[in-house]
Amino acid sequence: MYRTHNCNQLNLKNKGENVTLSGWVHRRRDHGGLIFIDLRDRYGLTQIVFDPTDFQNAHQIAEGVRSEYVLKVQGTVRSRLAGAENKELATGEIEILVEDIEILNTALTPPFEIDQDKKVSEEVRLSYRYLDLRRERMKNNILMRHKIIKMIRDFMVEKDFVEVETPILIKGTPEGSREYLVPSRLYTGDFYVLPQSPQQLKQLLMVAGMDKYFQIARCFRDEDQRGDRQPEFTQLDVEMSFVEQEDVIEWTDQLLKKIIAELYPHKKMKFNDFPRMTYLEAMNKYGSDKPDVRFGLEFIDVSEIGEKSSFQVFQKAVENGGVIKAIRVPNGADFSRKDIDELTRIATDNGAKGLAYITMTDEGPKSPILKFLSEEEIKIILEKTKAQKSDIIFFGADSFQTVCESLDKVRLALRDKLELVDDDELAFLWITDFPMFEISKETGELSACHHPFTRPKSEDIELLKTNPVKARSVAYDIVCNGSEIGGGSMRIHEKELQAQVFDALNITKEDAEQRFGHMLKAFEYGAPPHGGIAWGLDRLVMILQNELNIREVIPFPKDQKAKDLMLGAPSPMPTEQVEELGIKIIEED
RNA sequence: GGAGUGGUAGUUCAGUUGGUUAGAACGCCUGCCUGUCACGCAGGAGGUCGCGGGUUCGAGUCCCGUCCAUUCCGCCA
Repeated sequence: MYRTHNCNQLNLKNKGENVTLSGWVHRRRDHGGLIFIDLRDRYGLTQIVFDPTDFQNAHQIAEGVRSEYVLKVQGTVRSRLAGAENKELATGEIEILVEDIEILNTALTPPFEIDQDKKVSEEVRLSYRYLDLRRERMKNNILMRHKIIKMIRDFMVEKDFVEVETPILIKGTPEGSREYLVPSRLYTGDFYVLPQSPQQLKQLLMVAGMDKYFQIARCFRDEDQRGDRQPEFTQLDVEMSFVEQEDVIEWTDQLLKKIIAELYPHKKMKFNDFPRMTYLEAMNKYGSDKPDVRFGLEFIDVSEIGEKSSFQVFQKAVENGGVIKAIRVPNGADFSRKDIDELTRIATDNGAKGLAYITMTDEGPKSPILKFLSEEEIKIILEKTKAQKSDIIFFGADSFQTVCESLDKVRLALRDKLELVDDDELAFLWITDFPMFEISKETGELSACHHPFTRPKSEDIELLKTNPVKARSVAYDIVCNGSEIGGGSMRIHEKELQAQVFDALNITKEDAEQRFGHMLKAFEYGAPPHGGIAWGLDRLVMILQNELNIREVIPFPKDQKAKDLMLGAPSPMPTEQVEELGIKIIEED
């Protein structure tokens, strides 16, 4: 038998018991006579003591023990000496006087210190991920991830959802993100793709009458990485029949609140009821469809001063159909030249031509642009922004899109600079009424914002023909602290409406048939009204664990270049195996 | 594909104007130490300064190229 207890289990109640523990050597303190070892397993730490006076043999073996050796020890639980208790440990009141020790395995000196939470480069950590995962922080992240997923499963089952596994080898649809291709051996030249999400399959499950479906689904996207993006990631994928947007939102709110209340009771909720905001409202107030609403600094529209302004920047922006927006920063008047330069750089890096500002000094407003503004204009600005003494007001004047993109980044920079947010506060909100379509920057063509099965708002169906860019969809995102953690929509279940959307997207009948034929066919056999949502689970766990990088909550992630440093994937394959697939490798110069 | 930052001991970093034998902390090894818990004390080992080229009497330091890591932009329905 390897153990009678784990390393987090024993306390004064076990005093006098003879126990066996197994685990890793976390730390070793050799006093020449006594040797103390903190023995570690997944559950915790227990101090074991080797005393040469009574157990010379065990003590002698312990002298040769090193960090991360795997031990089995047998001995007696005893209370620690008065004053020598360790209040940090669950087992801090006791220790094991070891009578017998067995070295189950030795260990090389690890490339980094497992018992310390010190900075180590990601390259080293990922190469030795199995050691990195021994560290407290990573272990915690993985365990909390497990608890969250467990809670989700329990909740879903209780609410009558059915967990269904959808296939990983599916059919490619040239739409959306780049897919991972899997060559077919039996049909050389043809490919499966890995799912970017089980979107189509879950809709087909609704046609199948599954009514309420969920899956902890692995998804794949062959795009470049980011701090919050991995080539494979996990979604909580959900689809429901005979529901409306309200039903999905209500259910999501319940589950999120349960997770926070039960697993993160120390976190503060900014809103007990998650507020709703339309896409347009979010863009107008925050310049973003995933605003961080833990702090203010909302945009204030002052476009009305533009038309007749003698300040060309303002005048031109409005004349060209753009907007002027202001951010008032309370007590920002003491920003240094360097501060303002930095913010200006952030604005210009994100498309703005500059960052005009007015500081509210004791002598009144002061600014390089003041001389261009009439008294009337200044009055309007001060009134609209409710400017107070010692504030600073920043301006963005350009096209709506440019103002949104640049001032959004300025606003977030102000958040970090002024430390306006609390890491343990969570501000969830819903963004609704997303546009149906967007105009591609590359091709100038209309494309679906979400996916082509997204349902338009019924009052906007007419717009599909007349002015599709203005059409809104029944699509919604759940946002937390400036991150999109989930998104979904009501879907189209009627053939005619689907045809109208394809028309708007300029997808011909033949095209639609070739790409989505299986969906269209299925929808003709009595598709129920349905809709759903998908949560980015990794991202949610990341936020809840106060991590800044999604890799910290994924046990075996890929690096920035989509490599697995530990396994060494991707890797070349034997020529025969590649040729069998009808594939020839073209060497690049 | 583009931009920024970085690459020096096992790890995290410092390294002045280009100048003697490239340093620190932690880790590692040896010895001492019977109440520590980031134990302590003494000693020691450990370096192709990412790689290639150039400038120079002399390069970790300057220049050019290249590779790698990371962050951001593009991309991510």
